[in-house]
Amino acid sequence: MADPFLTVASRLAPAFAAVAGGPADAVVRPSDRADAQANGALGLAKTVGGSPRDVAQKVLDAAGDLSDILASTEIAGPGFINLVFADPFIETELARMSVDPRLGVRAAAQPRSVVVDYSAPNVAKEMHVGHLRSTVIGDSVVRLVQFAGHTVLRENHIGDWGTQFGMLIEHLLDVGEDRAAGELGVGDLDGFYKEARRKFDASEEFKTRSRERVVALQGGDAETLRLWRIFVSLSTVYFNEIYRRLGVLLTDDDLMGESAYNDMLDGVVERLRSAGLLQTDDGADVVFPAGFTNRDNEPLPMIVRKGDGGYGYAATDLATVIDRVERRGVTSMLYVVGAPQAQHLQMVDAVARMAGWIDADVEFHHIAFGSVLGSDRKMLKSRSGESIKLIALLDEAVERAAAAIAEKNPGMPEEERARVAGMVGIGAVKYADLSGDRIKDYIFDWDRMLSFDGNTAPYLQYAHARICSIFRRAGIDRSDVRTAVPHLGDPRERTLAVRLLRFDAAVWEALDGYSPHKLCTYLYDLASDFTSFYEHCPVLKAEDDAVRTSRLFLCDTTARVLAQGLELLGIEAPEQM
RNA sequence: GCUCACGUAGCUCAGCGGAUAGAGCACUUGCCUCCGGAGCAAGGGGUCGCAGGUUCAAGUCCUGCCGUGAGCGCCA
Repeated sequence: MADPFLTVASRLAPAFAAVAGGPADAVVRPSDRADAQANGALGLAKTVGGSPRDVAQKVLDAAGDLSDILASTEIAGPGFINLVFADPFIETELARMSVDPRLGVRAAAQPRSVVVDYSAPNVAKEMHVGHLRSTVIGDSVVRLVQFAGHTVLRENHIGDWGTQFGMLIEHLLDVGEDRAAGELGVGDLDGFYKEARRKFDASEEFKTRSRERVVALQGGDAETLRLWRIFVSLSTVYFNEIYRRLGVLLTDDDLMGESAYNDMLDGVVERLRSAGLLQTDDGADVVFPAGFTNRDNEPLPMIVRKGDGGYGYAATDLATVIDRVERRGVTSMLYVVGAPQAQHLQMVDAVARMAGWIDADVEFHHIAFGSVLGSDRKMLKSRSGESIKLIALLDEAVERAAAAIAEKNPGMPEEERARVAGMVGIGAVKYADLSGDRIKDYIFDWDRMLSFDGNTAPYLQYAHARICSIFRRAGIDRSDVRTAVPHLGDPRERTLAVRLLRFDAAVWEALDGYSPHKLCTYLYDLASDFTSFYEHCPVLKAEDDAVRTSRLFLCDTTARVLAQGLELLGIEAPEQM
C-alpha cells in the first residue's frame, strides 16, 4: 500500500467508527494547507451530535498515537483535520516503493476477464481521426486494465462486411486486380472507394452489377469471396502500418471483423424470437427495449433484421455480446466508441439484458469520446476539405518533432534523432488524444501538442530524459541507488516524495473512470514537481554523499514512474532527446 | 420536437460534495560564471452560462431555462 492517503484513512477508520458508532469514511483528501485532510468529521456532526470541531477532536482522541505516520494533526476551519505526514514514514514508504516492480500500484482484488472493443476501422476506407482516438484511448485502457491484473481480450471489430463490397468488387474487376491492388497497396483507399461510389451513383448498369455482386457475396460464392478477401488483406496491411507507427498493441490476432459473426446472426434472431422479444414492424424483425423513443415519441425499435432480410449492425453487435459472454467467458465488455453512438450501445445493452444474455454482474460499458475538431471548432478536415490521411498526420508529427530536436539538440546523431523523433512526435499526438477528459471534443493544434511547455508528452519525456542524463553524466548505474533510503531535507524533495507515493492512486483513478487523462494530469504534476526540485536541489553537486545518494534515489524513482506512467498511456520515454 | 453530452481566465484545458477555483499559452517582471534555460521563480487576469433546489458545505448533486454540438427505424 504505497499511497499514504490509504494508510492514514485505514489508521483513522477505527477512531471514526468508534465516534460514529459504526463504519464511517474518514474522507481523506488532498489539502492546500497540509499533506492531506480528513473531512469525515463534518458530515458526522449531524448524526453524532456536537459541533464538527468537537467530533474531530473526539476522533483524534480515539485515534491514539499516530506519530509513526503523522508529524502533526490539527483541527482547522469548521472541522477539517489537517494531516502532515511524518518524514520517516514517507521515507520508508518510498524505499518500499522503489524495490517494488509495480512501484506501489495495487493489483485488482478481483481479477476479471475483460473485452476491450476499439479502433474498428472500415475495410477499403481510410482511417480518420475518430479511429485514431478510439485506437489511442483503447490502447491505453487495455494497458491500464492489464496492469491492474485483469485478463484483457482485445477486439478490433473492423467493418469488413456490408453492401458496399458489391460496388467495390465490381470496380476492382473494372480496373483489373493488379492495378487495383497497386492503388490500394499504396494506401489510396479513399480514392478507390470514391471512384466506386461515383460509378455506382452514375451508372445503372454498374449499380445492377454491384447489387448482384452483393447477393453473390452473401451467398458465399467462392470467386466473390476471393475478391472480397483482397480488400480485407490489403486493408489489414494498411491498418497494421498505422498500428506499427502508433506503437499500439493490436495485431492480426485481435481482428474480429463483422464477417466473423455472420454465422451467428440467424441464431440471434431465433433466440430473440423464442424469448418472445421479437416483433415484426414494417416487414423488419425488431425489438423494442424499454425507455427508448423516436422523434414522434413512439417506442424506438432496434432493427435486428431489415425488411429485405439483411442484417444490420445491431444484429452483429448482439452476436458479439453472445460470443463474448458465452464463448469467451468475459465478465466485462468495454466499448471505446465515439459519443454519438451512445444510444445505439445503450440499446444493445438493454436488449442483451432483456434476452438474459448478460447478468447483472456483467459490466457493459461505453467508453465514449468526443470529436477531434479543427481550429474552426468544426470536425477536423484538411485545408481542401478532405478528411485527413492518418499516415500524413503521423508523418507531420514526426517531422515537426525531428525539426525541434535538430534545433535544440544539434549534437544528436541523425539516426538517433530519427528514432527519438518518432517517440516524441507520435507521443505528442497520442498524449493530445489522452490528456483531456475523453468525453469532450478537443481541438487539434500542432503547436500546442508539440510544445515542451505545459501538459504535453514532450514535457514529460524531457523530464525523463534529463534524469537519464544525470546518471549518464555521473556514470552511475541507476539500479545502484534503488536500495537507498531517501532523506527529505528540502521542501521540494518532500513535495516530490509525496507526489511519487501517489502514483498508485493516480493509476486507480484513471482505471476507475477509464479516464487516462487522470494519469496524464498526475504525470504532469509529477514532472512539474521534479523540475522544481531539480532547479533548487543540486544532485551531483550535493553537499555530501548521503544527500547526493538520496537525491539520485528521488531522480531514479521519478524517472521510473514517468516511464511506467507513459507506458500505461502507450507512449515511449526516450533517454535522450 | 424528444434524448444525450458539453458550457470554468483573452485562448487551450484541469478541478474526487469540502477552506481563498488551478495549470499551460499569451501579457508583465526577475533568474544564464548554474547537474540539459526544451527550464525555474513571481505578477496581473474569474459574477465557474443563468435561475431555483438539496446539503453544515455546490464549479462538482437535482430541476428548469439559455447557448453549442450530436443522436433520434431498415448506413455502421
